Amino acid sequence: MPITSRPVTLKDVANRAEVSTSAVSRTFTDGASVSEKMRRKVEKAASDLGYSPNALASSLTTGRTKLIGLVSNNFHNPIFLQVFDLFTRKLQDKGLRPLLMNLSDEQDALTAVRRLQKYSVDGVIVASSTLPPEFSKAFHDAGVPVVNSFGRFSTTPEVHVVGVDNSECGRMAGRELVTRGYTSVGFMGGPETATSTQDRFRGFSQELAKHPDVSQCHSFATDYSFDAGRVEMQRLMANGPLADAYFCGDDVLSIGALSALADAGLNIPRDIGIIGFNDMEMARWENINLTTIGQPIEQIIHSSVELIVAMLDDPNRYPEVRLFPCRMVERGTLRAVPTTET
Amino acid sequence: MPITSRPVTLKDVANRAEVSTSAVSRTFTDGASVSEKMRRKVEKAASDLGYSPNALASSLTTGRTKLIGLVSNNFHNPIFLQVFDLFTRKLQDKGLRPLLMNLSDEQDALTAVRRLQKYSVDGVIVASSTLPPEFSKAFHDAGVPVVNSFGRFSTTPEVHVVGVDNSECGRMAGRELVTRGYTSVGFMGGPETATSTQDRFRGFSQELAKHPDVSQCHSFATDYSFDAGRVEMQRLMANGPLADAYFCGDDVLSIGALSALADAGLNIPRDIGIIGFNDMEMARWENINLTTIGQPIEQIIHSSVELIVAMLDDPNRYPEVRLFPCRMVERGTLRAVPTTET
DNA sequence: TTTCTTTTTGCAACCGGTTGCAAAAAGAAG
DNA sequence: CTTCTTTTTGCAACCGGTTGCAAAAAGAAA
Repeated sequence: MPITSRPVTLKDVANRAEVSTSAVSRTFTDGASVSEKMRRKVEKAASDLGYSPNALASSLTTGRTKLIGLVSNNFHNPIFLQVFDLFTRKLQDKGLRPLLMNLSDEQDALTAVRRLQKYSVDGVIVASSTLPPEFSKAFHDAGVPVVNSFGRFSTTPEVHVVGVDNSECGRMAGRELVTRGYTSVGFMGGPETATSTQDRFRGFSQELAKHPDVSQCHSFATDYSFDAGRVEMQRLMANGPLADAYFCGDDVLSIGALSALADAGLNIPRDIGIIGFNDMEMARWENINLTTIGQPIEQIIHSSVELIVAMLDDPNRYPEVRLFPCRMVERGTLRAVPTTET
Repeated sequence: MPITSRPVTLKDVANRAEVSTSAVSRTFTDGASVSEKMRRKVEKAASDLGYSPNALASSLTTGRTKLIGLVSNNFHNPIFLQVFDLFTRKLQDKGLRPLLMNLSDEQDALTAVRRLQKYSVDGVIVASSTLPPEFSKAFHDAGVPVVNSFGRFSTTPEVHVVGVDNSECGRMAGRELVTRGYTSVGFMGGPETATSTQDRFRGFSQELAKHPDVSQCHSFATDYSFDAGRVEMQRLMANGPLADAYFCGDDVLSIGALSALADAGLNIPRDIGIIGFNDMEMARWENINLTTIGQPIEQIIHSSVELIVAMLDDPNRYPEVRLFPCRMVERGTLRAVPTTET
């Protein structure tokens, strides 16, 4: 039973192979000039000793750590399981390691920047649909490459943004409800401070404004969670007549709302229509079966990782916005499109 | 607009304060001997320059990185949202940073060890109820402090284990079903290779063996997921008469099973009883309302972090098993306890 | 004020690698 | 076999800090 022995260093390998430390270092650096004979000698010694280069030590001279800060504050939304799974895999595939930062107890941007800078992360991915653009900008200003995934885009971006056009999604939802013949519709958003809620609401509202015959109302839940959706829908029911259909700012909110409606004995979609957003895994569970608008999560994440990798090579890369289209996912919580009489 | 300027180093501060580098270093090391006057001088210079020590550089000499590897392969189970949230918070509170490792594309233990060792993590938390104990042991053997959370415990542990006694949980489920008067019960597990499934099954089966009047059967889903649960329940229905009640190895499996049963027009709990495991957030959603056995996740995680912190001070700490009791969470998917006739 | 203790400070080596530079070795050309 | 060119190798400085040790400064005792 080997007592925690000192890890093998470059020097140990150099001694055993009877070569200089530079030779060993070069063998493990691709693109460096080493003869075949030398390489074999070093590799033999290294594998005899079980040597593996210390990433931290090398990062000290190269200035590269291959550490990517992954910061988020959405740890309560089930969609983030997929998000984390994909991010960690794609980063791993590129030889990068995610350093996780949980911002749920909302610290301010500067603290976050400091904390990650201490570890000299090569870049940061801000994965959040609620944090304002200024947050990502703080990293940018500190000279840390940053990509804001699922964030609000700007037509004059200062940092890379990858995601969807949330106001277009709002319009899409509005259009869908109108098409289905609803005449009184509501928007039930997440927290009013979340950029995604604001944008979806704006789009929804704009679209509805084109149809003066359809009345609209809106309200906001305290956060993106089942409970918040449920509570908000209960409040709406207590406060007077409901709209015919609601666009909820997130699936998990929709599911909460559905549960409140079911408790009240209402039938979905007969009495009330609900359309969600995200198309998270649970939306297609048969006992939920939620009609929703899906965003292409995998593509967004793939693209985000690609972008951060590109930034490593060129930190001053011109900022860019990458938008992906959302798509309707029809399931069982909206009534059918009325057939036109002939 | 400041062009990505070279970060401020210890030396810069030393120059500006006109003191030695050691003085600066000591000011930022607690427990070091520095006079008040010196400290003020250094702190002034540091804040003028916006200096913050480079964690990686210091780790080179101190041998401590404050990086904790967080490895898991359960990225598809919603329970892991809570798990990640809690781990990241509690680690952050202790001044530690989680380095995430996704093992979903099951790599072998040695690769995982190597990868994390490259970053000189101070310790590793293996958070998984499916990986075998040998996995955690690989870290231990490599001299890396490790805690296996949610893992299988042994009475002769070689590594720290924090979690629940899964076979006791199985017994608890069995006892509950018997108490409720079910006379034909089934176990529907996760993947047969998962230690948690094996243990829960063993306990369940042992308990039922005490009641020869109750018949038992068992089967395994391909993984811990909604789809797997649904598919498995459909298979059971197709293959002949169902048992009266099922203990599912995980909530998400239960929910899949419930959906299959609902589709078949069966009423829960009138026709079939279901009891799950984990008490994940969704289990209490009103449209699911699953009776289940809950494990005290927060306590487990709190204790795991405490333990890894203790290991940092004493890497050879004697291995220990910490078990927490599970508890029944009664909701709506089991029939009532039969009232005894008087 | 002098002498002895205790505290504070700086020097310099070190942590585990990388890399520019020049010397050494190998290969090509004459 | 020379001479010139190209490749391979080692030396030594450096990355950004930490720390043992001894010298310097400050404080206490006489």
